[in-house]
Amino acid sequence: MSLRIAIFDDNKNIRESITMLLKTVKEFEVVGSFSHVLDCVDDTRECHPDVILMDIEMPGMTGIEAVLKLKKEFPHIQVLMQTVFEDDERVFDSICAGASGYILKNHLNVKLVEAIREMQFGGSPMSPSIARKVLNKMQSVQQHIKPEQAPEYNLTPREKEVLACIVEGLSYKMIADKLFISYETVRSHVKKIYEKLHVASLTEVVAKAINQRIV
Amino acid sequence: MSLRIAIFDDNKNIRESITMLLKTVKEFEVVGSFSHVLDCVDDTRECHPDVILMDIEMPGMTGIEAVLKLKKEFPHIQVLMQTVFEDDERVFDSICAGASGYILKNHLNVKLVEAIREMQFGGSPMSPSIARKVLNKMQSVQQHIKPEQAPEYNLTPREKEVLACIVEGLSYKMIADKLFISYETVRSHVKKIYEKLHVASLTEVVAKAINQRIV
DNA sequence: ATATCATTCCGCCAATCCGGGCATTGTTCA
DNA sequence: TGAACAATGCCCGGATTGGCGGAATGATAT
Repeated sequence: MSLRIAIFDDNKNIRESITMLLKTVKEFEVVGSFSHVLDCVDDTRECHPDVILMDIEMPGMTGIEAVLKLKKEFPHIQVLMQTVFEDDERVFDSICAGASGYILKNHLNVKLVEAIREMQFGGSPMSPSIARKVLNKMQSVQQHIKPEQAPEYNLTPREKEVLACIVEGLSYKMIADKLFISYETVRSHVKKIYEKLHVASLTEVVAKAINQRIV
Repeated sequence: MSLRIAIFDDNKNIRESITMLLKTVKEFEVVGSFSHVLDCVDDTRECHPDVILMDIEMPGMTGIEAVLKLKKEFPHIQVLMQTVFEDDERVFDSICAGASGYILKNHLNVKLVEAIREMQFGGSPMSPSIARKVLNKMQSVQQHIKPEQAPEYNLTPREKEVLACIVEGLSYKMIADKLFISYETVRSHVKKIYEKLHVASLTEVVAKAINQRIV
């Protein structure tokens, strides 16, 4: 079975040379080639590609916005970003928009076919410098998220349930109804939670629970 | 100039076969080969490698902890993780620990030399499935960070102050003291906050404030 | 100059929460 | 076979919050 590929790039020469290149691979089929992304969703619906090659710099709408729209409409399609730029913003925005790969144009001829194959088999081809950027970003982002590693409060399952209800904003009475226990029992659990979290009011519980993701 | 490489892997056969493989490349030099990471910092200090190949599964200390220690001590050294596992936890933990690359062992022979070279030139070699995981993670993480653009509640400055106090867990009385206003005034502000946030209890206020970063 | 709104303040009553203590049942583990 | 603990339940009294309404000041805007 052949792999259907669509190309979005405002540079005609590039589109043609990519098409040439892809034609040398017999299981690849170029089913669309567009100079702008203004109608990308419609274009894509018509030629229903499996893979889209997307240039970042294009008139009217940027490739990043296009990816966002396309992935929303066709989540199964794999999008490979191609660009001459490698500034962090664009790279991360593309990734967040849903791109499955990101290669620099100077690697294009050499790596393109390989990259497409890799994507096809569940990979995410990235030019080396891009990959490095991504890893670095991951490291810094995680550091902001993780350090909140729960100091471990030894809450029992039931206590966690009650806690969850509290965070939702339920009153003791409502929690009692929801969990099919008495009001007093809820109170007992809450008292335990107070002890374990070293707090003394519902608001502190909620703040602590959310900030430390005990939720 | 040659590239100095150290290997950490509890499997002797693997260490030897990797060493063999690397010897076929003339600019590579294996300067250390260790079966455990208990003394990894000392070992590394002695053989001062440019690149470290690190197995994840090892007795005593996991490769992930080792990376953490090593990068703290020798931030310039590039660490390439090698593993048979590709469960998300380990992958992300390794990355956060400071690994510069992550390849699966079944790709080892074929890709190892290439991966080391890639790292040397500022890349971050990853096996395709790993790269995909990383991108997916980036996407989900960013989504949790970005979309929190406040739905805008038109809180006045004073109301925000009060809100901040509430989130800290202060009672009305404490807030009154802190802001040098009366208890009743605090209550008035809180009432307004309730209206504007469409909630009806302090716990909901705290939850909403934190989750939507109005704090 | 009139309206709007932020900020400050007051009172009342009902609802809810907090802190203390105590009791029962069942499970788990040493 | 006790000890420890989770889970359930109850009572009291005092503290705090929630919902209702009202009001004065000053700034800003129309």
